[in-house]
Amino acid sequence: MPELAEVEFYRRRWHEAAAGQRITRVALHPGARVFRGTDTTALARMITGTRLQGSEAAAKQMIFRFANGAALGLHLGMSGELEAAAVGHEPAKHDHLVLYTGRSALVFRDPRMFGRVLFHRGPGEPRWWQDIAPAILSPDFTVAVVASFLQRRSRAPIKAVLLMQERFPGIGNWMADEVLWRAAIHPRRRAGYLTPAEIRIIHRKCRNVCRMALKTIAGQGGRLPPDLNVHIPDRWLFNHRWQPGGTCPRTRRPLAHATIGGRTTCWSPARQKI
DNA sequence: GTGCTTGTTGGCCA
DNA sequence: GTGGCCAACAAGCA
Repeated sequence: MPELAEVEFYRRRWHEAAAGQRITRVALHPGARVFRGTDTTALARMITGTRLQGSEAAAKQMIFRFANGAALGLHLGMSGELEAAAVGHEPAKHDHLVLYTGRSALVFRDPRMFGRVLFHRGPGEPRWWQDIAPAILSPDFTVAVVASFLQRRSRAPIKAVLLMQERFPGIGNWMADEVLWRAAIHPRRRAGYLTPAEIRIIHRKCRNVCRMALKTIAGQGGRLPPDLNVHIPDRWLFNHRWQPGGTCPRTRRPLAHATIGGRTTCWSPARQKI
């Protein structure tokens, strides 16, 4: 599930439940795949007893910073989620990491374990945080930057290129389809053969979709929507893409599905021509 | 049982 | 070396 805006949604959940709170206990299963490459002993030792100071989200990653300089990195993979549960929460089967404070339990849950828990201690920013590409909503995400990237990936379908985190950080499968649908560009088009006008549209729609997804899904004014699946307007492709016999909200014509760039892709043939 | 799944990585090949 | 494709990772769901 988690792409840019869902990641921000989950970050706020933990943040609102525990910012400023002291972590009294850490529960984790060291052998879980989400900890691959991470020193769980150091993680548990450093985080226990310190306060959660702040947090940020970038692309599909989050960083939680603690008063003693420790930093916890989370990636939700395909099926990860964060929950703020009651203090008495007992870790369930897929609750790989739980941070307890005096008033809540911060749960990292991930059945498929494609997600990841990272840890950093020391001066400077962790590598896994520093290396994230400049955000799509930052000034660094320019038409020129997009154009040169598309040129370099000229033979790949545009759908596959939009999924590349090195240039489109935070875009996932549904956001990529949403961008192309709004841009009226067929997902199978080769990235290097789009016109300058089409590249400008892709650039603009990337920013639009990110902005709207953050506003709608991550919540406004610091207030969180109760869950992730409500509040998505019906004029988005999102609400129609998996419905059997789903139709394009703009043309009212049937949607099409196929594997493009290795991922299930949905588009509106009446609107997005090859 | 079968065949899917909103992510990422590493290996293979041109 | 670069770019493109795909299997693998693991578990749940219809």
